Amino acid sequence: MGAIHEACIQVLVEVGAARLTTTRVAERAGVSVGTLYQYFPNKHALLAAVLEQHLLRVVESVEEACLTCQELDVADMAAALVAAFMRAKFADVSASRALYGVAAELGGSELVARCSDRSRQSLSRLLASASDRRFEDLDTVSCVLAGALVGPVQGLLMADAPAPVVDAVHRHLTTMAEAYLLASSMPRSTPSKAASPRLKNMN
Amino acid sequence: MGAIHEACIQVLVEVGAARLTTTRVAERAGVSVGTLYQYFPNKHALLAAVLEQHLLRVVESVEEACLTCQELDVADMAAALVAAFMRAKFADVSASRALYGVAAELGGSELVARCSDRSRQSLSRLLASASDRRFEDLDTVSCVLAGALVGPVQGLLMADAPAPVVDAVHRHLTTMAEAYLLASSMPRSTPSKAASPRLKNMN
Amino acid sequence: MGAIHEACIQVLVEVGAARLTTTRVAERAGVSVGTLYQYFPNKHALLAAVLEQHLLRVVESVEEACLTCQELDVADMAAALVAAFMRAKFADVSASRALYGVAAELGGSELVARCSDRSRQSLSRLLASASDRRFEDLDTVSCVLAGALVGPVQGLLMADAPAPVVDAVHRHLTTMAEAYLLASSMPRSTPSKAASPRLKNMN
Amino acid sequence: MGAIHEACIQVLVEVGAARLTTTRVAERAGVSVGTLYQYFPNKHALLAAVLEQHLLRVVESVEEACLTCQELDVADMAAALVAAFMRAKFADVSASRALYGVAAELGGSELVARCSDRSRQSLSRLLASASDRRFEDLDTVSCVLAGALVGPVQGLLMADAPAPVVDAVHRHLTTMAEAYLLASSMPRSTPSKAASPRLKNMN
DNA sequence: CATGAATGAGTCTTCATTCAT
DNA sequence: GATGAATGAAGACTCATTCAT
Repeated sequence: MGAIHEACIQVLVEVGAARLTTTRVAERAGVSVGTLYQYFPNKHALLAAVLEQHLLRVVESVEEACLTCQELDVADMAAALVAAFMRAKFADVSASRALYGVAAELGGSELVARCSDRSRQSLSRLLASASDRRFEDLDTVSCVLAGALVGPVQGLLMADAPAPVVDAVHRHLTTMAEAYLLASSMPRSTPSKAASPRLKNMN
Repeated sequence: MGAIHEACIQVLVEVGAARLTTTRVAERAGVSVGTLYQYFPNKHALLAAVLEQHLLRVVESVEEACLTCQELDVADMAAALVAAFMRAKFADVSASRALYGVAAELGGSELVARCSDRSRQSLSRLLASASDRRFEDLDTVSCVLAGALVGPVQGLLMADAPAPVVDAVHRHLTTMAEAYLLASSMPRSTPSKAASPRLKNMN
Repeated sequence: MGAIHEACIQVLVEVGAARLTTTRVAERAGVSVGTLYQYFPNKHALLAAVLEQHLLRVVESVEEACLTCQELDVADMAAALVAAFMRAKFADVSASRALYGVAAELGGSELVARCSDRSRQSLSRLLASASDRRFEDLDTVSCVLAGALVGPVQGLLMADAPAPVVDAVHRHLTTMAEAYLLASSMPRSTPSKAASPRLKNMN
Repeated sequence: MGAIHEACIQVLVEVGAARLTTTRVAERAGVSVGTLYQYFPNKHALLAAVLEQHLLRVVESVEEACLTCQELDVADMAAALVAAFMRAKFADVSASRALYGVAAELGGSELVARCSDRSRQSLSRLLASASDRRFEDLDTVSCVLAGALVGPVQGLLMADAPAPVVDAVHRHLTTMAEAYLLASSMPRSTPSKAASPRLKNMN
C-alpha cells in the first residue's frame, strides 16, 4: 500500500497527472492493477490520498511552527513560519511540483479547502498571541499571509529554481511576512516600542 | 475563430477541464468538430490559446499599470499594481477559476513561464524607476511580489469568495505590497532624480 | 445501424448473451466499437433495442391476429391465435432462442412487462368479442392463455425441437386453447348451442 | 456446504445473477472465497448446483403428486398436479424468481433438459394410468401440459403478483389442465381397469 | 483445511482525430 | 471550407481463480 502510494508520486513526477494511469502506477509499484484497486476504490481516491498526505505534511509543519512560536514577537513568527513552510515544501521538490497539478485537478475538493482552513486557523491563533502587536482582522491577515507564501513558492517549484534563488526568495519572504504583519497590526500597549510602527505611519 | 475560443471558456466553466471534449466545444460554438480542427491543430493547442489569451490579458494589464506608474513613489506603485492585477483577474471570475486548472495541466509549459517573465520584467523596470527608493535585488523582489499577489488571489478564486472578502484582501494586498517594497529597498538619497529610470525606459 | 442490430442477434445466437461483448458485435457488424456507441449509448441499450424489436414483432403478430378474429367464435379464435403466435416465434428460431436469455437478463425491465400487457389487452378485447361465449374474468383468462402458449413454445425453442414435434405441439396448443376458453366461459344467450358447454358442466 | 448454497440464493435474490460474484457469496456465507472453491470448482458449478436443487425440488414435488394420483380420474390428476406445481414454485417466491435468470443463463444446459424430461416422464406415466381416459400422444400431452403450467407461473413470478391473482390463476390453471386433458384424450371403455397403468409402473 | 491478498485477462466506454462528401 | 460519421487506441475498473501462509 505504501508502495502504491510511493509509485503514484513517482509516476506523477515522471509523466504528470494527465498521463498517470492506474496501470502505470501499479506497474511502477510492482503489483497488478487488481491489487491497486484492493487498496483504493478508484483512481480519484488514490490521487486524493496522495495529495492529502502531502498537504497534511505541510499543514502539520506549519501548525507545529505556530505552536512553537506562540507569544513571540511578530518578527520571530514571520521568520519561523516562512522557514517551516519552505522546509516542508522543499523537502521533496519534485513531489511538490507534481502534486500541484493534482491539487488543481481535484479542484474545489474539500480536501484542499480543509487544509487551507487548518493552516489559517493555526495562523490566526498564532498571530493573536503575538507579544508585540494586535491584529484587527485576523482572518484576512492569515489568509493573505498564507497565500503570499504559497504563491512565490509555487513559482519557484514550477520554475525548478536553483538553490541560491530559493535562498534569496526565502529571505525576501521573511522580510515580506514581517513587514506585512507589522503593517497590518497595531502596537500592543507594552512599554516603549514604537520604532517600527512609526516607520509604518510614514508611508 | 472567436466563437470557438469563447465556447471553450464556457465549456471549461461549465464542466471543467477534465470533462472538456473537442466535440463539446464545437457544439457549444455552433460548429462541427471538423471546423474546430481547421482553426486549432489539436485540443492542446486550443487550450493553450485560450490560456494564453487569459494570461496575456493579465500580463498586459500589469504592464500597462507599470508604464503608467513609472517614476512614482513605491506606495503609489503598490496600490496601482494590486488594483490592476485584481481588476484583470476578477474581470471574469469563472473563467479565471476554470483556467487555473488548465494552467496546472499545461504544467511546465513555457507559456506560463513566458508570461511570468514578462510580468517580472515589467515589474523590475517599474521598481527601478521608483522615485523614492532603490532596490538591490530587483529580480527577486519582482518575482516575490508577483507571487505574493497571485497566491492570495488564487485562493479567493478557488473559494469563490464574496465581494466584501475580496475587497478586504485587496486592501491587505496593497498594504503588504507597499510594506514589502519599502522593507526590501533603501531610500534614494536625492529626491527629484529620474535619470536612471529614464534610462531604463529606453531599453 | 441495422447492421449492428443484426450483428447483435448473430452474436447472441453464436455465443449467447453471457459472452456477448460490444467489441464482438461491432466486429461482426463490420464497424468499430466507436460506431456502435454512436448508435447505442451502452450495451444494455443495444440489447434492449434488439429484444424490443423481437418482442414487438411477436406482439404485433398477436395483435393483428386478434383484430382479424374479432367476433368469431372461440374455437376459431384459439386456432388463429396459436397459429399467429407460433408463426411469429418460429420465424427466426435461433433469434428467439437467443433472445430468451436476454429477456431473462433484462429481468423486470418494463419492456417485457409492457409487451406482455399489450398482448393481454389485445387478447382481452378479442375474447370479449367472442360470438358464442362470455367470459367472467377476462384478464385472468388472457393472462393464463398467453402464458400457456409461451411456456410450451419456449420449451420447444430451448430443446430445438424438430418440425414434426413442433407441429404436434401446435395442434395440441390449439386444442388446449379452445378447451380452456370454453371451460372458462359461459354460453352467450344465442340460440341453440349448448353441446360443448354441457360437456363443461359435467366436469 | 449448505451455508454457501443458501448464501448463493440470498445473493441471487438481493443483487441478481448479473451482479453475483463468488466473493460476495462467500462473504454472505461467512467463509472465504478459498473455502467456496473447496466445495465448488468454479462459479458455474455453484450456480448449477443451486439451480439443480431448485429444479429438483419442483420435479420431485411433481413426481410425488404423480405417484399419489396414479389411477385417479383426469380431473383429480389435473387439480393435484397444478396444486403440487404451484406449491413448489411458490414455496420460495424470491428464490424462484432469482433462479429464473440463472436458468436462462445456463441456457441449453442439459440440467434443465434433464429435469424437464423427468417431469414429462412422470406425467406420461401418470396420464397413462388415468382411470377414465386414454391418451394417444402421451409425450406431446405431458410436454404441452408442463409448459402450459410453467408459462403462466413464470409470468406471475416475474410480475410479483399478489396472492388473489395467484389464486385466480391457480384455479384457471386447474380448469385449463382438466379441459386440455379431456380434450386431448378419449374415454376409456371399461371403468375399473388398472392393468396397463400397473404395467407402466413397472418400467 | 481455511484464508484472503494478489493476479491480470477481459469489459465497457470515451474521445481526439481523420477524411470522404 | 464545413461537416460529422467513423475510427480505434487507451483507460478505468471488475472478478473468477490461485496459492502461499
